[in-house]
Amino acid sequence: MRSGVATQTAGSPAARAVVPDATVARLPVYLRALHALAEQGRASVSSDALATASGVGSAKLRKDLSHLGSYGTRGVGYVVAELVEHITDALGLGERRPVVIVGVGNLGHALAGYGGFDSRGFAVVGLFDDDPQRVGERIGRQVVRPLEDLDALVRDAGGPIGVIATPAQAAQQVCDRLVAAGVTSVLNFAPVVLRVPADVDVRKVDLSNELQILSVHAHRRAAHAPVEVSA
Amino acid sequence: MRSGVATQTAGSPAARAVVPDATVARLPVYLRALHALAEQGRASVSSDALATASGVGSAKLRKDLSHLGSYGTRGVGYVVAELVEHITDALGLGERRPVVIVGVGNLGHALAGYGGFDSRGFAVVGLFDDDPQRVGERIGRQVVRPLEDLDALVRDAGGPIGVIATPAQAAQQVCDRLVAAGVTSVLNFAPVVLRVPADVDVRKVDLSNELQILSVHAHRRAAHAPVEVSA
DNA sequence: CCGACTTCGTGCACGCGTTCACAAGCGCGT
DNA sequence: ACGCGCTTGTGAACGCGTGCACGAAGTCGG
Repeated sequence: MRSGVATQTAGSPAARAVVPDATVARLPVYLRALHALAEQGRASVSSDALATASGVGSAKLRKDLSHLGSYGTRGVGYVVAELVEHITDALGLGERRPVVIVGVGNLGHALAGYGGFDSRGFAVVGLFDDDPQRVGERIGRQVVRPLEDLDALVRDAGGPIGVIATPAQAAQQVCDRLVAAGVTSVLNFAPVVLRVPADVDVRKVDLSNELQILSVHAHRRAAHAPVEVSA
Repeated sequence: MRSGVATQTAGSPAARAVVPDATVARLPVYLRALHALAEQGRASVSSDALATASGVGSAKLRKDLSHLGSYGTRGVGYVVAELVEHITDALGLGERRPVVIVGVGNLGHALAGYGGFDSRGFAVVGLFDDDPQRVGERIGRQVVRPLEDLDALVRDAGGPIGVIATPAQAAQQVCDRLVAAGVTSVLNFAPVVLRVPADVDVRKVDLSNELQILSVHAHRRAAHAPVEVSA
């Protein structure tokens, strides 16, 4: 299936020309804050208010929004609904994006049952595991399938995002299989560095890494300032 | 996050004076690669080999390691065991660091059962949930406790790292409670921006955010290069 | 003992991202 | 209609991180 969406949104050609990665990484945060504001009934927001809600500086937020050809009104702020629309568009979430999850262990199970996907523009279209005991299990509105079905479903879904939640030892093999089937975006929870072709995008989430980074800061704090704050 | 206050000349040697945050974020990756090499029986590694295994450039790796003192041998490389020791030390993982997990839903359950903590220098010392039905449940070698016990255990553990795996609506409240009890490092899985005092360090892991970032790249790829070479 | 090879450590330049500060633009009250 | 205040959008300076390229240092073979 060829992507007809390429020229569909011709309304703002220069807008999506270049959006810095650092900005892209913050857009989801803004989007979430905007959704929260929308549910509170707010119709418009100032950059300062939105920045505070997102935990960033107001100048940074304005520059970020300017990168995607922002529609803000001077003297007033941003129209919430409008901004939601533009960010959603910039994120490529105009239509629901399919996701397949491989590995239905502890983490995969949690991911499959996580409600945040559906409400954020994603649709889990497949769960896979190579353990025959797990195949057939029903999680959410999906049934765990054997790895043999992976190729067909990936092609059928038209380039879904692949989520790897397998043990470390199986991750590379699963990744290769996903890539071979046509996946070009991978979210990896396994604690390994995946080797992929240059045209495949991988993001890694490693729980231990995050804890270790926190540990450094905690250690620094403890070393430099022996907790004798107040008595 | 008081990252700007890095100019302290404490009693510690110059080695741990200043380690850039970007470097700190990569140290766990190196450490994992080193552990893998150690298990393969490798006694020493060149920067190039370790860099490849870690998915970074060799120059970057050498510079990173230089920030925590030069412990490499020219013409040979780094002694694996020695480097593991130094990185572990730099990460403040000389002794096992306690972790408490609040929220034992899907994700919290997965985290509590995750074996990666124990093997990486962390010890889960407490699981908490405010759902009476969950209290008393046994996960791994811990039992789920009520939130009332949180203060006492946090003080007893001596400033553990707090992991928040609650629904979004409860996250801020739980965070406040952790901070009040003395926690200064928080790993947040809830999709909210936590408000904390300046001396508390928060890292956020948001599954939806990661997917949305991937979505952008996938969308760009689809828009720019519809790979349809066949006629 | 010496030369050649290997690999670390690092000075330097480049580019990206962040931050400040201000001019331009818009609405509102008078 | 007109100025006044508020907020956006952005130009410019700053700082950090990255990558290159090379000197320094240590090992191995002759």
